[in-house]
Order: sequence, then C-alpha cells, then structure tokens
Amino acid sequence: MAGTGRNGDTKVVTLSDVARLAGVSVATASKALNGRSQVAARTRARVEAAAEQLSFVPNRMAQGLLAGRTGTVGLLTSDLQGRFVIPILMGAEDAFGAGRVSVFLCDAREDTIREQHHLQALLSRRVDGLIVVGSRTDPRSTLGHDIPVPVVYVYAPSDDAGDLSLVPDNVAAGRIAVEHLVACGRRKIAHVSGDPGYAAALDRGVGVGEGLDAAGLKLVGDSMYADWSERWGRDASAVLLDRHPDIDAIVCGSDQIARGALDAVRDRGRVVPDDVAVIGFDNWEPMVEGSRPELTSIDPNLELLGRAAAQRVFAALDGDELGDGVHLQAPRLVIRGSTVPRS
Amino acid sequence: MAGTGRNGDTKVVTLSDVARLAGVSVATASKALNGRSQVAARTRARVEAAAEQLSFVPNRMAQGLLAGRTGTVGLLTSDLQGRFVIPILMGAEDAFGAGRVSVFLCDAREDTIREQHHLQALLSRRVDGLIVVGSRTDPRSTLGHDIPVPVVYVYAPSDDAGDLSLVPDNVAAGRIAVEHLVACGRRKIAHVSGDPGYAAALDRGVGVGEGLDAAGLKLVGDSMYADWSERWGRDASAVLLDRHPDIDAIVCGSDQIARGALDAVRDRGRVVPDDVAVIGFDNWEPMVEGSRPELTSIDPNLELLGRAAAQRVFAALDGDELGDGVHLQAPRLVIRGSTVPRS
DNA sequence: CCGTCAACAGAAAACCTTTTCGGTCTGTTT
DNA sequence: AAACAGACCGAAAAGGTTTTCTGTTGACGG
Repeated sequence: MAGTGRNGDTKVVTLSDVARLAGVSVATASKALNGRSQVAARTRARVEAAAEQLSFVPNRMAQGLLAGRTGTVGLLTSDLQGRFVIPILMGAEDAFGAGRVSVFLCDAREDTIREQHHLQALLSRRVDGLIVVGSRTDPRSTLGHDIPVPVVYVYAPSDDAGDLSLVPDNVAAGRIAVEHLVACGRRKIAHVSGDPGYAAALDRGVGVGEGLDAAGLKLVGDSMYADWSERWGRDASAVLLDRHPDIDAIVCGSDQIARGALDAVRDRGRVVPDDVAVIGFDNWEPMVEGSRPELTSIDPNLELLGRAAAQRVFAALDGDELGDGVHLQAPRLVIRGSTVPRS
Repeated sequence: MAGTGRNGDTKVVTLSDVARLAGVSVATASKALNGRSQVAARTRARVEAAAEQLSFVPNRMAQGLLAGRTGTVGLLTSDLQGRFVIPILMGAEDAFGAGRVSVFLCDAREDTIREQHHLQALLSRRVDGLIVVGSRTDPRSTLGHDIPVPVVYVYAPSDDAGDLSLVPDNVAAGRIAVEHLVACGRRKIAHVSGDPGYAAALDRGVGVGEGLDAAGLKLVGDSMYADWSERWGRDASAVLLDRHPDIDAIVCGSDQIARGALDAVRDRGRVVPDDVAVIGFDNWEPMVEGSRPELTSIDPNLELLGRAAAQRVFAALDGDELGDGVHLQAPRLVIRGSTVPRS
C-alpha cells in the first residue's frame, strides 16, 4: 500500500522482485503464490508477505503465453445503442465469473471492413472465444470456419448452419403475447408491427397468428408493418381504431410502437387497459416503465442468452463439442398495467 | 484461406511456422514482416507469401511482453444501461483507431468489491490505461494513486483533485437551454428536474438560474426536484401549469421528464410548441425522436468525452503529463420541434 | 590476391511466468 | 554407520516475438 506517486510512474513489479525481496528463487516464489505443495510453510509465508508488500499482480499475458489460454473473450457487435449487447455482456460476465475472464468489446458499426479489423485484432490478442452480437435477428454472414477459436452468434444467427447461433424465440414471443391477451378476456385483437424487412417483425407476427388460431380467433384488420417508430405505432393504431372501433387489444411489434399505440388510444378518449389492452415486445425499461400506464411486454431474456453463449464458449474450451444450428431462447411475459387493470 | 475445419480445431500458427515454410530463421521472418531494412527484397517476399499462406497473425501477448505495452485499455463502468458508456466506448475506439487498441469493458454494477475484482483483472492483463465511467455526475471515490497506468475518470469525476476527470458541463447545459428559450421569445419559464441527490440535477438548475439572470428574467414557480421519471415530469408539470397558466416554456431535467411534461401540456389542451415550449437534457435518441413533437434537447457530447479520455490516456503513454482536476465538456443544443414551430 | 565494406541472415537474449527435473539437506531406517 | 526417503529449493526450459549482435557472403578497390 505504499503508492504515493502519481498514476503511471510506479514501475510494474514482477515475480523476480518478489522473489528477491523474499530471498528465494522465482521458481519457489511462483509455487508459493500458486499454492503448489513443494514449498515449506515458512517460505510460503515470506513470499506472500513480499508479494503483499510490493502489491504484486502476476502478468496474465505471460501466464497466457505458457498456458495457451488468455482468459479473454471477444464480443463483436454492431449494436450501436448497446441495447442488446449490454445485457448479453452482463450475462457473459456472470457465467464467466467477474475477473476470471475479461471481455473485449468491439463495435463494428455495421461495417464489414471494420469488423474484419476488429476480428484480426481479437485473434492477434489470442482470445479464447468469440461472441458475435447482431443488432437484428436476421441472419448475418458467417465469419467463416477458419477461426481457431469457438464462435457463438447471438441475437443475429449466422447464415451458415454449421455455426452455432443463439437467438430469441420471436415466434413464441408473439404466441405468448396473444395467449396473455386471450387469458385477459380479449377477443378483438389487432396487430401493429415494425419494419417488415426485419425477421423479428415477421416472426412475432407468425407467433401472433399461431396464438390466434389456437384460441379460435381471427385478427381484427390486417397486420400493419412499416417501421419501429412511436410515430408509426400511433398512426397505425389510429387507423385501426377508427376502422374497427370494437378492438379490445393491440399487439405491438416493439415497446416503442406500443407507446405510440397508447397515445392513439388515449387520443380517442378510450382507456388502457379497460377498453383496450396494449402489449409490446423487448421489455425495454425506459420505455415500458415511463409509459402511462406501464407497459406489459415480452422480455427476450437477453441475459440468459449472453450467459448461455458464454457457457458454450467455455464448454468448447474444455473440449466439448461446440454444437451448431440455431437455438431458440424462450421469452418471458412481464405483466404491467397496460393489459391488466390495477384491480 | 485454407480453413475447412470446424471452429476451434485449427492449430494456431506461429512465426516459426512461417519461418520454416519460408526457409529462413524466425529473426529474419520477424524483420521481413515488420518492414525492417535488414532483409533482401526476395527474402521478404518469400516470408510474406508464407505468412499469407498460413494466414499468420502475430501474437500480441508475446509482443506486449517485450514491448511493455499491450495495446489494450480497460473501461470500468457502473452504467448498467450502457447509456453513457457506449458512446464513450465509440469515442475511445475512434481516437485509438479501430483494431490498433482493444478495449476491455467491465461492468462493476455499483459494487465496490466487484470493481476491485475487475481492477485487479485489468491490471493483471497489463492494460496500458484505464477509463472509469460513472453512471451519474456526482464525484466517486478515487481508485487511488498506486495504479501503475494512467487513469481518466469520465462522466463521474473522482473525489480526489489529483486525478484527471472529464465531465459534461451541466451548468453550461442549463444556461444554453434557457438562452435558447429566450431566443425563441419565451419569457415565462418553469423548471422541472430530477433527483436532487444527483449533481446533474442541481448543476443544470444552477445553469438555468444563470441563464434567467442574464436575460433579466425570474423563474416561474419554484424549481421542482424529485426523480428522473416520466411520471414525475408529468405530475410536476401539471402542478406548475395549473398554478401558473401563463407559463410559455418548461426546462426539464432530462428527456424522460420532458416527455412527461409534453403529456401534461397536451392533457391541458395546450399545444407544444405554440403555447408552451419544452426542452430536455441528454438528447437520448429513442426518447427525443419518439416524442410528439420531437424534443429539443441538450446533448452532453459523450462521444467527444470518450475521445478526449482516450487521447489523454494515449498522450500519457507517450510521456506527456496526464494532468489533473475536473475538466468540463461543453454541451451542444439540438433543436427539434418542441421549441420551434415547424414554420 | 588480399583487405575492406556493405548487405544480409541467423543466434541469442530479453520479456514474465510456470513446470519439470535434479540437487541439497535433514532425519530416519537397517 | 551407511543408506535411504522425504522435504524442500533452484536451475532451466518453454511459450512467441523483437532486437541486438555476430557471422557469412559477395563485390569491389587497391
């Protein structure tokens, strides 16, 4: 705990410094600090004291050089907003254990060249594994198979079936949304979704259809697709509500669209959830908790996705088969005021 | 370009592999690939071909071991949502240049023990520098001065004046907000802010006061402080509008509060921006762009903050003095529909 | 033909740590 | 007393790269 200097001027202390202070060889110092048995208790104590005094931290680069493992993982993303990548990062940290594994986060910004640069950088740093996070659930091009470490694709699957991809189950999400509305006694259900160029929009739509079929219901009006904005949610809901005044629930393709829908319902002097229930997707906290009333939403369980990805990478390092194909993560319904009256 | 196997099975290729294939020594191979002059053009070409063929990537851990620099930086955050840390990360990546420096991102989750763990891990990985990002602008406890690499505190300053901190200038932000409203012809300005336990709330409030003084105006009603929620923005604005019907502008402590204010104004049958202008802080895209009308806001220029932090770390590595004290980043006004009519 | 010089290639050390193996010492067994 | 076992410590190699220094080769001038 000496440290009185300014940051950066203290010289880095190595194992030989510790060994010298303790009056032993580096070999013995190493064994003492790593709990090896070939060292006397008194010597061990002396070494530990020396290490403490110098606040020695072993150089993991050097360790990695020997071990062939660096204890690092690369997280390669194009998720500008950090909306998906942060929960995934947290899940990965949980799975790895804080401090045991460190994560390189690289933002490719949807740019293939930049992605290649980052990939080279990560490989040159000898990461033990790679997690690739997309910003949408559509398939993305594979990084290829000549990568010397296990790769897991998360959120956006790889377009190569030989790769392992973990993605949210959007079909199930749509189904669950409808099942919840039906359980709440709704029968006249409409659907406003986002950009039809996104697989997420279409998949959720499919799930909505399945849910309705299972309940013997038919969608009120057509599914509306355009973009993910609140404005669109507002406008589309307005059209639907005007054309079909008997609507008693709206399934929205995202929380933002749902907020627009809430506005549209209120503008028409109708009450959420008494007259019309509204449900969103993503369970994005600032959106769902800020709205009036708070928004019921389907949470894609991104932390679990991240954790699963990390576990897969870990297992592959221990020699397990990495696996392949697209694996679906079940979503989770989070009920709030927009579908159920405050009672 | 060979690579036909599954990920993880290809053996990592080293410089000696390249040297062997090219029929030279590792020393020569190294010099050839690094553009050193002591190599004949023909030999260089042969080595480069071999490296290409084996798709050789130098091991930066090994390089770092020699050079004493790893080309990595640690980003230590407690920003659960990634709202501040992502732009800062992007700024840092820009400053460093994609691929040249890689960033470890660690989320301490407001937990001191976890932070210590991460810190140890980062130091053991011999990061060249450390950027510490807080989730609020209040001072945080210093990491201490016995850290062998330069440390820059961003967003949340260190409580130790000997550390270097880069933070948004919230006082200026408040002032700029008022100046803009005054320039738009507003004279009856109210103020709804967030949690008074946050320096950000108070600082912006101070700036609002300065702006009003400079314009010879007085605040309508009292500054309202409670929390950062939309609900509070709605409720507080409602009270203010009912009590002071002549209000023609509301400065809000955050974009979320501003959204609440928009709701309250609309609930009273008044029009934004014609009757009442509303301005927020943070310029958080999903909030400002989803609202009706879109929200004028003060952007804290977080990317610039991140870039500046990265540049400071870099400069310190090159021997420059790191500097100390709290440095303010000027904000930027982003004008949208909530303060200026569509014309 | 010898010496000089330049141009180039390779050997070896260095970075920091871990591990294997051999060596020293103490104490014990026959 | 001699041999032996066991406990402990240290020397050395390994891991991949860069750099310095030494050595080789060939050309050229004297």
